[in-house]
Amino acid sequence: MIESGELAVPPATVARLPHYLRALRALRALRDLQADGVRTTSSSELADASGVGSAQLRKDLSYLGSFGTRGVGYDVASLTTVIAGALGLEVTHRLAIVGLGNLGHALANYSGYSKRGFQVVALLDVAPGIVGTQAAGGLVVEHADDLEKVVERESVSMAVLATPGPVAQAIAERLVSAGVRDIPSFAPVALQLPEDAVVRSVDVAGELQILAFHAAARAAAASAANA
Amino acid sequence: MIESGELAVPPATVARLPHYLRALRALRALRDLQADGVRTTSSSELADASGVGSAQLRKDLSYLGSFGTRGVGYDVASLTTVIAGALGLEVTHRLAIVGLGNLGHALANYSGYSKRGFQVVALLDVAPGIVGTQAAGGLVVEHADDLEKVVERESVSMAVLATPGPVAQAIAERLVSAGVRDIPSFAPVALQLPEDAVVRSVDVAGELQILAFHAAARAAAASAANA
DNA sequence: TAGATTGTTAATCGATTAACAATC
DNA sequence: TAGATTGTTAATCGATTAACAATC
Repeated sequence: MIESGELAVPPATVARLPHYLRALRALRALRDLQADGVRTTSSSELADASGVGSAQLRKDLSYLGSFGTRGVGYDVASLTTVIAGALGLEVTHRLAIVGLGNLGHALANYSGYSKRGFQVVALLDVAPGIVGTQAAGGLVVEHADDLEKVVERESVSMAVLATPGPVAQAIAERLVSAGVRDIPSFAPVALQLPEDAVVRSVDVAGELQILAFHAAARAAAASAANA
Repeated sequence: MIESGELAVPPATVARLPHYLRALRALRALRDLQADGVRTTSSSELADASGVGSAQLRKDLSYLGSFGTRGVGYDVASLTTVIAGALGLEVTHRLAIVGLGNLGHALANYSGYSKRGFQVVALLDVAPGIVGTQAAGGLVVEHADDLEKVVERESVSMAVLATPGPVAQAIAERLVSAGVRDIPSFAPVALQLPEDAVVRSVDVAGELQILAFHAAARAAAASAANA
């Protein structure tokens, strides 16, 4: 359970809240298009749009409170507000991106941050050819040596790790010392950090390998069927 | 459980195999550097390097078979082979990337595929300014209208979805019809596909929002402590 | 033999699902 | 009132962890 004020929300539920938020926004766009006055949704409609079961959706929402009307459903707009609020998206999170290789650049150029409650306020790297250049949104890439200074100056609250694996651990430690506790990491290493730091690792190569396992399983099943 | 030939491996275990593989390779590099003749590792060393507990590592390995020596540990090289084999990485998986925006480009330019058992064989998009241009590895971007043709010609076995959300569902359906069953998706939608398709969704914005939840929880705890 | 470390068992814990009473 | 749909309970299922016998 993750305690948040009065609330205790299981991690698996927290991980699904963004899906619900996304589905709700899509649903709202749809409702606006249809302009038929319907402003509500049901747990089964929202669950379908989110890719989960309706029982799971209702159970997840129950950890946040009670927002529906029996026999009617949920008001799309107000449920959106509830979930966005639970996710802490009413404040704008100030983001630094560390490491501007392929992926770092793509992340820096992503345009959907502001709509989702985030703002990129700093870019950091060490390569002489990159430091000092202007990247996305007019930000100038600063040297990672100045990490602490930049975190302080820009009130960075989250930092995306997009460095090569070998330097990720050292950078992560400096981030945590500088007060940055929330770290989305694309570096292919298991970071060892103090308990109060929260790391979410995204491993693209790992995802491909998981799919490769399924492909191999399918191949094995097919050849067994042929034998 | 995911049946693979004789094996039945729980999904949670499958998802960790890439971590073990990564840690084993790092360990092997370390061993080569030290050149002290040690060629083994223990479940606790490997677990630490993978960011899991040693009991969990041993349990996970037990689903694949029995590869260690009691009192000694695991041979790094042969355990690497076992896990790579279980993941189906002895065959090269032929990858198409659909959608060459920010993220698609970054994925196309990623250089680590071959080392991990993958090869990018096709790039697809619809934008007139992008189709026909040369991107990573000398590949020419082809039009997504020709998706079925390209899948067939290049024997594509996996396709990375990096398109905008609204077109992802249609593209995914065409991929599955064309015989592509394994789909890593970066599109922010819940894809509705037949059972035999396997989709792994990577949602960067969602990861940030999960961290935002933790930040909000921390803030709530801090203000409670001050009251 | 003594020490180390695996592979497995059994207990615990957490997540999912089905079912339904409450209630609009 | 009848029909619909929530919020919650209880059952099931799966994943994690600790402990230890087996064995090098």
